[in-house]
Amino acid sequence: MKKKTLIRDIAQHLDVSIATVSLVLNGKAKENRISDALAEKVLTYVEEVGYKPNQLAKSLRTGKTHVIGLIVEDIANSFFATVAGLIEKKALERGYRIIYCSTNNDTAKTSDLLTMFQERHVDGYVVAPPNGVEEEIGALVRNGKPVVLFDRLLPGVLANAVVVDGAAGTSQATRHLLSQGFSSVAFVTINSGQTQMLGRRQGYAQAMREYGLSELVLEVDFLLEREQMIQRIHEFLRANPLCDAILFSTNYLSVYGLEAISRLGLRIPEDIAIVSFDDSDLFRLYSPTITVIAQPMEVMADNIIGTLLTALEGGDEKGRTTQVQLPPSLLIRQSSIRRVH
Amino acid sequence: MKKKTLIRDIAQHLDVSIATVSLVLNGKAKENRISDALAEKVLTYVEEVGYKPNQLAKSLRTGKTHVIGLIVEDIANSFFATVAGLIEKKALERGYRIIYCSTNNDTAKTSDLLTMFQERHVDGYVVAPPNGVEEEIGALVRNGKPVVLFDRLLPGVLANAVVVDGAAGTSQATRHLLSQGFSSVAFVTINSGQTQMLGRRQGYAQAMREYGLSELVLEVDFLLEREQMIQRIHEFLRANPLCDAILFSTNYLSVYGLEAISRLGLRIPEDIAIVSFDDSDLFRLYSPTITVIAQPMEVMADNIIGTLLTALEGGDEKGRTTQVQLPPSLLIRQSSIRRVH
DNA sequence: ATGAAAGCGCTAACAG
DNA sequence: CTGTTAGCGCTTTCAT
Repeated sequence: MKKKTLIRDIAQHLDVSIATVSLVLNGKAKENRISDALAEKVLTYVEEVGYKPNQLAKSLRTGKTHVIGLIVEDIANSFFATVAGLIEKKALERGYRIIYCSTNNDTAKTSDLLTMFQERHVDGYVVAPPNGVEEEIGALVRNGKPVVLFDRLLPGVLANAVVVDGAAGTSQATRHLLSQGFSSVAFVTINSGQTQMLGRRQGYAQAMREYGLSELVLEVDFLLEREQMIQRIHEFLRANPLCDAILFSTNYLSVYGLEAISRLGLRIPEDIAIVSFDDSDLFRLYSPTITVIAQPMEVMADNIIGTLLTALEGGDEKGRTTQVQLPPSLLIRQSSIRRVH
Repeated sequence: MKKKTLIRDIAQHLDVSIATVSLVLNGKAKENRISDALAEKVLTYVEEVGYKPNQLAKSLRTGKTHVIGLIVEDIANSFFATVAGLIEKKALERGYRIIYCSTNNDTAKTSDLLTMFQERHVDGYVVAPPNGVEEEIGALVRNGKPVVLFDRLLPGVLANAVVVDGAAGTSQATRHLLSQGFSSVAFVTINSGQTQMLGRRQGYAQAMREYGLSELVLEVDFLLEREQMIQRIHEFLRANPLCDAILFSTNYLSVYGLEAISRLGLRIPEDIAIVSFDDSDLFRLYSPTITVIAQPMEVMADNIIGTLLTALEGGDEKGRTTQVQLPPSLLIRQSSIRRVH
């Protein structure tokens, strides 16, 4: 076990003071009028012995950890995994590390996570919040902590946020289905009450209203297990034989829906047309290919990191809140195209 | 901005010493013969004001951070995302947090990541290492840091590891294809040189040898972009029209393969049979459903965390290395079943 | 049973 | 231009 080199060791070796070394290392040589020659000498030696300051001590002293806490709904979900991957990459480029955790939409767990992040003194928070953490997030924001919400908003909390205009996406998708001649378009969603889900539902409702049609909505309980969700959709399809198109509010519901449809032996799009929220390999490659409302993940990640870093580094812009709403894009594929027999 | 409560504050308020509070908080009241009554009083007050010790200070003092560094190849890949999710969950249950990063198989990036983790004093490491970090990982192990490798081994490095017997998986899959009557089974893999890939290839080679058949292997350069990989597979299929079955060594190659097959207008399994490594929604739902060699992810995660915690907490078992090799399971679906016309 | 005090390693204000 | 020094908040030994 090799002995850790300390700042003291390097100061001793070079016969200068600890302060000098610290100043040089933190780029404050100039403003403290330390000679270039000396600064150079310090840097060279530090490099030579591979000295790395103890970040814990540094953080304890400065109060900055250069760690960002990232809270997503489920890291195993392709949407969140992709966004998390992009955020990680971009944060790393700017010198920040990520600690992430999944909430699984569990309010209590999220609360705990938020507490942990505070204990660990993360510099900033990126959160896709479940309902019920308005208090905690609100407190964070009030205390001036850099926070960026994404994917969904928290009613009653004014915080930085990067979301997608789900209503625009679903209304466009619904109109697309109706214009293809499908007449009974159902909307399958989750009863989580989260803002992005409400928005998506509103977009559907509005388009149906425009066409003078009544809504046909299945709301699945978000606490159900996979198999139970498939069952619900299965039952719904059997109970509504006239339904000839379904718009799913989120990626995993579509996956369950495909499963249910396949069990019923229905053909897509002949018997039933499909549109999903979120794109993925599965939807691109499924046979038939699935029409989706795709979220601009790269742009989202850029905005999230951009907003967070501004809050993190631009201490002057106090009390300024940035909210960004990005447009999704409808990628029309085979699953929603009317086939003439 | 509410003032942070310190241990000093609570000691002052209760009119006891800081040490007493600290001892009680760390469950060392008994062994220091602190009266139950006092201990109780401290706990109650701490609870009341919601005091949380500063983890940075604590870590600086104790040298433990209760953070595990997790390095995967790509968090956006469903295999790694799922394993990461499971590891996170299990670690959390045991009081550990996860910092994760993706390597994208970049040796230099991984080196940096490892350095960062050391600077941040993570308590343990879980790594799916790219080749080229044998030095760094070896140094970690020699210095007694708890390390668990997974998915692949590092040649020449004796470290704890949890891997899957890929050779068993691919040989079984190859035999399955051959016994179905497919005669020209190709193996599509990546030239990364990683042990898991070598193992998978060996399993294929062995099964082919058993049947007295010669190998047909496509090795795609692991640095290529998605579209280029698809192109390679596309070319390969055109150049080998007699090939009637393909075994893909990893999930994303299969996805690219499906893309290439679909562009060529080939039917599965009539024109070409398919088996993939790794299971996913896509393979379960694809039409036809895709036969896969599934890795036992839950068991892997259990073993990884179990091994790491043993190394972390059982300081006595010095120098003990645990290597676990888990069996995969062949899930036979439609894509590899011979259809009689 | 309890308190005083010595650090963990680093930063930065201040005094030369 | 450089050195001294006072902490950041906590743990833990040792003396009482």
